[in-house]
Amino acid sequence: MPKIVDVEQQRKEILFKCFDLFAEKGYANVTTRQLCQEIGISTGALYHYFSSKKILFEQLVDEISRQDALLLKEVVGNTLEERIRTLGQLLIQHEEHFLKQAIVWINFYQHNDLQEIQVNPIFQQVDDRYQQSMSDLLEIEEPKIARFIWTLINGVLIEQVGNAKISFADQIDLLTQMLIAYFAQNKTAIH
Amino acid sequence: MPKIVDVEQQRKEILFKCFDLFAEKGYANVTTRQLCQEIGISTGALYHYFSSKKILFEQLVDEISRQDALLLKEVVGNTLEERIRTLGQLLIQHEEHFLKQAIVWINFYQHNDLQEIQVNPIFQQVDDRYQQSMSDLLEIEEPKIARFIWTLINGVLIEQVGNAKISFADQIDLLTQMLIAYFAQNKTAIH
Amino acid sequence: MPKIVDVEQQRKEILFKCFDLFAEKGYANVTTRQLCQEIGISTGALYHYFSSKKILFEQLVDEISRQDALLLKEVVGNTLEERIRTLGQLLIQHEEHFLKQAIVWINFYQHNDLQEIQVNPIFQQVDDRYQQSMSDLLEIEEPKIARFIWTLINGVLIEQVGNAKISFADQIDLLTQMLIAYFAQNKTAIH
Amino acid sequence: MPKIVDVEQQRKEILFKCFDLFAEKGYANVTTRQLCQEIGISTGALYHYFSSKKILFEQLVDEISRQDALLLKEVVGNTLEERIRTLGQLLIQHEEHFLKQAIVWINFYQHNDLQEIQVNPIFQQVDDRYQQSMSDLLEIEEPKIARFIWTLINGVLIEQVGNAKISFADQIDLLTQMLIAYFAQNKTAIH
DNA sequence: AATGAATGAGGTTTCATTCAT
DNA sequence: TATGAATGAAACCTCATTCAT
Repeated sequence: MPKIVDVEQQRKEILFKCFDLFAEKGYANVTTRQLCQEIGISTGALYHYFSSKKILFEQLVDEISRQDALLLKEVVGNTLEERIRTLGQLLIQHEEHFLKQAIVWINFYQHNDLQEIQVNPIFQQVDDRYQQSMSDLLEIEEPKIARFIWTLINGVLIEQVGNAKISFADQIDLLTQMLIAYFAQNKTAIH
Repeated sequence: MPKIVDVEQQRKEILFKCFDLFAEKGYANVTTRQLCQEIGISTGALYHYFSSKKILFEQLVDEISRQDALLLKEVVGNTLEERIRTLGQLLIQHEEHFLKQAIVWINFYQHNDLQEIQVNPIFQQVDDRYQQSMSDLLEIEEPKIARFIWTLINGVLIEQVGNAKISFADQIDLLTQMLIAYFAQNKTAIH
Repeated sequence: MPKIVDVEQQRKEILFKCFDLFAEKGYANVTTRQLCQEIGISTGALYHYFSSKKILFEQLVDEISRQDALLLKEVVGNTLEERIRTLGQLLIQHEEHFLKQAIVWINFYQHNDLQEIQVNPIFQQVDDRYQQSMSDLLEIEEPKIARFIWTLINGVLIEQVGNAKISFADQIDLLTQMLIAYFAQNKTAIH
Repeated sequence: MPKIVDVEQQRKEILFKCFDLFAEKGYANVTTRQLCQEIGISTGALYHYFSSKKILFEQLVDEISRQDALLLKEVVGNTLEERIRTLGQLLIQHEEHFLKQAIVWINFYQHNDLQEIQVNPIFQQVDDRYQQSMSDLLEIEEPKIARFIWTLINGVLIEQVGNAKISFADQIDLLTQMLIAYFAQNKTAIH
């Protein structure tokens, strides 16, 4: 028998440690050596789990999006307005996490050639997962609207990344109000 | 004496050619060699005009933001609603340009260490310029709101980058409606 | 006690599977991991049987040369000419095997530092074995001649490796004729 | 104007220095770092001239084969027998060079996947060049025969590489005799 | 005897930048 | 001014081998 290691567990732990590093410095600015050093494994071990830095990164994005989907499931509420407010609170509560997610997501855009990204199945899958989460939690059937809301949230997140002029909470509050105002005027879109 | 004009002219032409390249492939994925080859100058010449790739990039972002400020000045209208609609039309009309601007802006985020960016004077300056443009054209005095709108626009732009699931025009339309709904409910913010 | 047989058996089976792999891709282009995967054993097991990739390789070359010696013993004939023709037929009959042997032999040359190979006892032993085979089967006492013939055969084999411009059979036929012509003129060398 | 360098000249000088190194240690056993150090250039410079180690190697093989073709042009003689003897003398005279060529040629076989080599245009070109040289200098019209002779010569060269049991001169002498004996019996093949 | 996760030195290659001309 | 050959640190990755289990 080999060394007793829960491979899947180890894989995820590496991923989570990378999440922090990539979010802090950016994918391109973290070398595999640094990665290994900070994680506390050898380069060989890293490549034992992930066949390339790029693959590791894709699996990271995938993993995080799954986590996010679970997190977002916590949003509940009887009315759309309530659910929007709860979503806002959730985002603020997990500000750090969602900020990191946004950075990593942007890194993902950047690293792949922009033509390449559109045919990347991981990208599509993750992208759909976020849209689905929004549809589910807000109970919005119109996919355009669900996607649009996630677009706006991402905009706010990205704005925060390099920029502390307005607090995240303030921007999310504004967004919440705006969404509520919009849906108040467009009852047909509401369930 | 007249040479100075040529130098400045040449500098800007290089910048504009780089704009396209960076927008297409991303800052990190374009080497100086490629850059020079596409532009049609030698590496030596490039370094004559710009002391480093990073400096070139910063000047590019600066230059584009100045252009954008001019473009955005074209937005006029008697009421806030009218101005918002005109802004939407302007963005759709210059879709390609604003998309490229968004990509380059994201590249800027990415390239700099995230701590570093907050102390980068060019970044601050450009960032303020966009906020100012929004304040001016929409005639919104509350800087938070002005900045917030630009944040949302950037969110929509970035969403478009690697992703053609909803057309830019559709997303901008939604944003326009949302903003109008919001301001209709918050008259105090309007002039 | 009976285990010893199994071990030896297993050792040889590994060797034969490696023969195919090395012949197909070349020693340097097959990693131990690939080797183990194709063979269906773990790296640990491989290192249980062979203390290094190099040792495995040497033992492979040794094993194959023993096999070849047995194969070549089948050549018989009353006259030198007859024996030469029979040798030619044997080579053509076992074309694939001898081709693989030639590739592996070349790999052996390549892998060792060229100075190192001359002091490698396995190399010397195998080399002598082929020479001896030629001496025996053709009943040529002059070692120079025996060795020379094997040299030419190897030349033909190697030529075949990456190159299908002339069929192996054609080249062996030519060689056969040439040898017969030569010995017809040099009766003293014949028995 | 750039540093004044005869690029083509420099390219060839690098190639010739590599020839010695590869012949001495084998392609796989020379690292690019070693290569650069021995040549006296930086890794960057090497990659300025050759886009990869493999490409460098292919161009080396190509260049050497061109050289060889020129060398082999020196063989002249009124009869086929005379030309064969002169060829033998030339080979012995340039023993070191042809040995190195043989090593490099074998390295070339080894480095490429064996399937790959058959579609490598450089390989085909070089291969044909040697065959053409043999056709030309011996004035043999039958391509099979010309190729076959080069095959045998290569066999002798390769035998020499790791193996000093018979001198090169002796083996070449034997080959010369054998060829003469063969052609004496097959007048139709002679011009 | 067997497993396969882990090691880490070292390989090839890249690329912003410099500098002789 | 302009050229492009040259630099070299550092990037990603490989792979024979080890060793805890």
